[in-house]
Amino acid sequence: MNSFKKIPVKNFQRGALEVAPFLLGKLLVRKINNRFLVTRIVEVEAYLNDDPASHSFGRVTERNKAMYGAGGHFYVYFIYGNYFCVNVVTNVKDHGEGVLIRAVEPIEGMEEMRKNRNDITKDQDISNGPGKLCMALHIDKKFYGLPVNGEDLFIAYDNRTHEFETSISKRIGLSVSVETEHRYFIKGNPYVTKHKFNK
DNA sequence: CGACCGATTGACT
DNA sequence: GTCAATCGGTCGG
Repeated sequence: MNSFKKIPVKNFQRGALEVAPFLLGKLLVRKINNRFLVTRIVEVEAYLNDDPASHSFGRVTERNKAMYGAGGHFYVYFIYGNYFCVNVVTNVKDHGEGVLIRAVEPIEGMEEMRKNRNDITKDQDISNGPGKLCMALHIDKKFYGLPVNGEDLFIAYDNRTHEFETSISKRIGLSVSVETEHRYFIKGNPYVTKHKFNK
């Protein structure tokens, strides 16, 4: 698999609540040393501007300014002194919205991803979490603000046909309590983060 | 410039 | 199940 159909930036310039379920089942691909690490997105969360849980809430800062750029670019942030997480910015410029990619399923290059995860033994631990998948794919701040149809990290359509059922829930790990169900995941997929919210 | 804190993870009981 | 590590971003003084 190396003829990828990258998804144009324009597809992400609509509301985060539309983009989030759209991203499920799409491919997140990382090119390293001319080889491809291919994964399938299985869990995401939408963050809006008027949302107290969103990094874009309040005002534009040095960290969140990518969320206020045009949809179709990556917003990468560093958290808990250890981890990176990656989002897709949504809507047109100045909206301050995005979709966090919370979990992916390895499709190609799984053993290389496992090495990036310190040779962890259980397959699902390679990429069942926003910090874990960034480690597995070597995603860091160098992708901050870059377009989602770029060279070394991009999102593509999956050529194969996959039936799946989408579930929703409240979001995970928030320091503020929010009742809205803005988390979307592929029901039953083993790489979805384990949580009581799962249906 | 100092203090506080987090859209997490991994180690441990 | 619980809990602490860890440090850049953010904000207050």
